[in-house]
Amino acid sequence: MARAAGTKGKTRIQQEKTNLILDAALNIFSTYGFRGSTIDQIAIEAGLSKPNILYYFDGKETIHSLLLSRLLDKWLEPLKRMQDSNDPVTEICTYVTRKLEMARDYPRESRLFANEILQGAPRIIDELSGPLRDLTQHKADLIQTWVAEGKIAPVDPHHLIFSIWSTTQHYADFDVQVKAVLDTKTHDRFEKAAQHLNKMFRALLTTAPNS
Amino acid sequence: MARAAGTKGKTRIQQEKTNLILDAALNIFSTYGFRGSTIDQIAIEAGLSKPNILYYFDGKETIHSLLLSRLLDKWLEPLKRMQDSNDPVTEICTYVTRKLEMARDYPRESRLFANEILQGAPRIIDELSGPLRDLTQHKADLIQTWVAEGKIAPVDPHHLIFSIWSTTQHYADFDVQVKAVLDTKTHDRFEKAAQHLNKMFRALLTTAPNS
DNA sequence: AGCCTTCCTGACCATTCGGTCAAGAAATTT
DNA sequence: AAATTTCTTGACCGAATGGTCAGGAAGGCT
Repeated sequence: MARAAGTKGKTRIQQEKTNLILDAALNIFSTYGFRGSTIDQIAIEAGLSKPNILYYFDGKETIHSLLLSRLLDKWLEPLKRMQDSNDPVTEICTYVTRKLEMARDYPRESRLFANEILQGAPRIIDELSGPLRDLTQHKADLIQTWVAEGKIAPVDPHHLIFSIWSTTQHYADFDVQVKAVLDTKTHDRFEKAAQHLNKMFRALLTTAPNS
Repeated sequence: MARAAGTKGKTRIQQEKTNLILDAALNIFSTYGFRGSTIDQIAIEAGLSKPNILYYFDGKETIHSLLLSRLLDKWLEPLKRMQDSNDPVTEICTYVTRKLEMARDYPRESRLFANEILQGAPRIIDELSGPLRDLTQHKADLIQTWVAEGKIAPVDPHHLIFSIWSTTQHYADFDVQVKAVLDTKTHDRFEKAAQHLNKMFRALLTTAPNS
């Protein structure tokens, strides 16, 4: 049983239904976490019956894993795009901006990821220790050369990257809190955040080396 | 049934057992989230039987709520301690340091909180919109006066606070990822983080106003 | 020791949840 | 339009889970 192995389910109906299910599952999983979500919830969200969900996917675990693996590609793309440049400060700030835009445009993905990490990353620990670690190390090396060449202020590359991840994803993962604290002035929170983060990282990267 | 209303359960046994249960529950809830945790798990973690847990607490929900409400006091304390000073930059950096120390020393509390926020803060949204919002507004006003007096560089107070929360809590909530990325050099991650964050926020707050 | 209160647990219950299956309804192909 | 494949679902199952309860064990007090 259970059709639709790859993204390309053959028939039209398979395409439509798998997309429908994955979208509904993303809504549910990102809101309630893996254990907190039920197939029934996903079925209702998708407007299908539970056995119909199970007709297209082997089980709850399979849907979740598929969402996670799809996510990682999209998630790492902005970091991959950060490359050597004559203006490293702008290069890094562009990365910050792109990451913030992802938090704004793909909050569900951000929360799905956060949920998984928070609970020990049982399903993607290998991805973290492998591809993510390698990519991060590679970009950390790049940042280190910028420091060595005096193009940016001395900074710990890894912790700089952590700061970028945490500050930007905060606006997706902790959105409820952000909105509660900002109260009425929430409409332009992403613009304000962009300005603030740009200022912060620019300040960090252009400070005189004697701090 | 169900003894132990307040923190001060009368008898010795009540004191010991409620503390034992709450500690075990914090372990479980912070790791698996509310829905992902079972009373059985908590019972095993505490070395007690399930009915024994239910003897001291009305139910799963009650334990979780109690942990959350206790948490908030401790959580806001560092921010409360930030007050007017002749050296606002150091005052803010001290807050950053304290917050990072809390992430290091109380990662379970941080993750419990993060889990709750991530899933829409259903149980503490009132706390966020009330006390948390008020306190944050109060401290934002304080920061604003420092800006107006030219004691620190112009900065959006709310988003500054968000940056402090996100960067520091990242080392608790995303610890698995941090360790996976840093691989072998994880032993001094909190010292390195402290240095990095101190440098970053100091740079932000001492930058010339023309950025 | 005897009495009373507190503490503890095995057995049990109702509900929820992930998942199966047989059989019928739609599509698609021939 | 008949045959074949794909799609859909009501009914069902076993396991897990939150919670209850009666009765017994342990602790404390006089």
